Amino acid sequence: MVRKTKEDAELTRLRIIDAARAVFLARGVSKSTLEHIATKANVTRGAVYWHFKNKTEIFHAIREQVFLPLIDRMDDTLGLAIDSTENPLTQIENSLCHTINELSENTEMREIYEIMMIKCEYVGEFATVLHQILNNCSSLIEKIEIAYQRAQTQNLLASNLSPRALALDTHLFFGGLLHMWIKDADGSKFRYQAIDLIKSHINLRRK
Amino acid sequence: MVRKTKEDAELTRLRIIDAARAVFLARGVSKSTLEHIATKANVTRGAVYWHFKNKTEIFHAIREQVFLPLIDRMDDTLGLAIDSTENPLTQIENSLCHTINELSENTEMREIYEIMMIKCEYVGEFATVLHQILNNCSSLIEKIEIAYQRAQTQNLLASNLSPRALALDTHLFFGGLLHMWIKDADGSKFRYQAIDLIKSHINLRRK
DNA sequence: ATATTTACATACAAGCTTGATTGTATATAA
DNA sequence: TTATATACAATCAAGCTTGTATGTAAATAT
Repeated sequence: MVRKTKEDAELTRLRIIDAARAVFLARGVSKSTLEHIATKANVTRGAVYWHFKNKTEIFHAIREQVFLPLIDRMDDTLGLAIDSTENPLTQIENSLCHTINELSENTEMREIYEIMMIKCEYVGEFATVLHQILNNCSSLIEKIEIAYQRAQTQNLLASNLSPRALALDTHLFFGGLLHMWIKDADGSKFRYQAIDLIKSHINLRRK
Repeated sequence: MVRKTKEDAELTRLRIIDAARAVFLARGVSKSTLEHIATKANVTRGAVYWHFKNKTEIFHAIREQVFLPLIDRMDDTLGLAIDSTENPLTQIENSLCHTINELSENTEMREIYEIMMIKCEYVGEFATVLHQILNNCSSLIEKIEIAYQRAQTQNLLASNLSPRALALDTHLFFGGLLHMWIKDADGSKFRYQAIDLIKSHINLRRK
C-alpha cells in the first residue's frame, strides 16, 4: 500500500517533523541527514522530499510550531488587555515565570528551544532566522515597556529609570536566563532556581 | 622546499588557526572542511593533519586563544585585588564595559565569540564545552558576588537583595547582552547602546 | 468506470569529506 | 658527516549525502 488519504498524509508530515526534532536534538542540525530523519519517522527519503523541499524547510516548520504561538501568548500573560487590573510588575513576573514553566512541562517546546539555541549554526540560509529573532525581541521589549509604563503611572517603581531601560534590562536578563536554563541540562545551576531569579529581578524594581 | 624550522612551523600552526576562525565564521563549524581551512591557510590538508588531529582539535585551539585569558582579566577589572579602593559597583560596571569594548575593538575575539555562540552546534564531542561554559559562569558569578558583598558592606546598595541574587541577575543580564550584541551584527538594536544598558543595570543597584 | 493526481518507495549519478598512506626535502641531533 | 626526525605535499580508497528521476498503487476527480 502506498497512497494514503489526506489525513494520513498530514500525519506522516507531522511524524517527519517530530522525527526531525529528535534527530536535530541528538545530532545537531548540520549533521542530521534526511535519511536519519526518514528512518526515525519510518518512511523513506521519498516521503520527506514529497512533504519538504529540503532540510531547511523542515527546520522552519519546527520553528513555526513553537514561535508562532509564542508572541500571542505574551500578550495574554503580560496583561496587555486594557482592562487589566493586576499589578503590572506582577504581570511581568508571571509572564516570565509562565514561559519557564512551559519549558519545564512542555518537552516539545524545550527541545525546540534547545535546537535553536545550541544545536544549530546560524549561517547561510539560516542567517535570516537571526533577523526574525531580533525582530521578535523588539516586539517583546515593547510589550514589556508598556507594562513598565503602567507600573510607573501607578507609582510602583523603586527607581527612576525609564520604562524603556527597565524593559531592555528585563529582556536581556530573561534572554540570558533562557540560555542558561537550556544549557544547564542537569538543572543543578540555574533551572532549579529560575523562578526565584525572576522574582528577585522583579523585586529589585518594586517600590 | 618542504621542511621548515620550528619557528616557521609554529607560524603555519597559527596561520591554520586563523584560517579556521575565518572559515568557521563564514560557513559554520559543521560545514567547514579541513580542505577549506587548508586552502585558506595556503597549505594542504597534510599540514593541517600534522598540527591537529582533526577539526575538533582546531576548534578547541581557537577557543583557548580567547577564553583562557578571559578569566584572569576578570580578576583585574573586577578589582578583586584586596587593596582595591574604588566603588565596587563602578568596578563591576567597568568590568562589563571593558568586555564590550574589547569585543568592539578586538576582531579576533569578536569572531570567536560569534563562532561559539551562533556558528557551532554543541553536540557529541562538543557537548563537553557546555560544561566548561557552565563552570566559567559559576566562577564569574562568584567574583561578581564578592564585589557586591563589598558594595553591601560599604552600604552602597539601594535594595536589600542578597549579593548572591544581585550577582546572578547581573550575570544573566550580561549573558543576554552578549548574545544580543553578537546577533545584532549591524549594531542597530543593541550594540550602539550596550554601554548605556550596562550603566542602567548598575544604576538600578546604586543607593 | 476511467483518468489523473497523490503520496510515497526505489534507484541512480555525482560530488564531497575523511582518514590513511606514501613521498620527500630539509632541520637537527649525534 | 650521517642518521633520523620533522614538516609538510600528494595520492587513494571508502563512505556518506544530496538531488533527481523513475516506478507505483491507491485515492480522488470526472
